Amino acid sequence: MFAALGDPTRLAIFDRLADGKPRSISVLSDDADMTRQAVTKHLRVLEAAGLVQNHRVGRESQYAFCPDQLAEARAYLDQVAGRWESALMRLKTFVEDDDA
Amino acid sequence: MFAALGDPTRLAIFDRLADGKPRSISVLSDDADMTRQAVTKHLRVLEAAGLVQNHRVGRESQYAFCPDQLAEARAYLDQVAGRWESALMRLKTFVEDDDA
DNA sequence: ACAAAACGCAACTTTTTAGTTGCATAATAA
DNA sequence: TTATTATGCAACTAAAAAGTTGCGTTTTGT
Repeated sequence: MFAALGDPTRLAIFDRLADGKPRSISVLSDDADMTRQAVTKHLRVLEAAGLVQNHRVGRESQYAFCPDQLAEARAYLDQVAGRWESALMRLKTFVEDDDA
Repeated sequence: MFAALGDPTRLAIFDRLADGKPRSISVLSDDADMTRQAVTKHLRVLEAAGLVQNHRVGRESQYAFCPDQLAEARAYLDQVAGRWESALMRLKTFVEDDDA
């Protein structure tokens, strides 16, 4: 998941889709300075990571933001931050005890 | 930054250091099923991303958790989630207006 | 003093990832 | 119907990342 967001192109796409509007591959390819096929690959990676969803409508395939994995990523980072905080607390307590 | 956490080995190291205790390269290498040099490289990547800090003590180089970039990552994901939420709101409002 | 522990540097190989090109197919618009 | 748009598949190239090996240096323990 972090790996999926690790690429600047993919992060840009992900960021762009965060407004909720689904976009087709060609639309997303227009701004990117690379081939449509390259963008397609990136979208597949994002999809595999569960960050975007795809459904075909007519001749075009629309990619849309998918919030589930985002929530999970946030939860994980919160958990790490939590562990770090309690580690700080323990250190503080230890120093104070040592002081007394 | 996401790229730095994108590698499973690095994520494991980062996660492990979240308890606040600094660890030397060799200690971190013991569990990893790869060379000390490989671990060293990963640590450099984490350090370059600002996720860990390094300082040499005696003959060993200790790597410690660094919370700054973690906070930034959380802030970014929060912001994205926020944009997504307001997009949902707008959609809801639109539908309701359409209903009326 | 000397052996061992902990590391750094550099060259190298291997594996993945990023990106391109060419061609074929399905859907749409005129 | 016919040209165009939007896409998919597959083979390919190029570049970056992951990992190893060999060797040298500094620090520590005995």
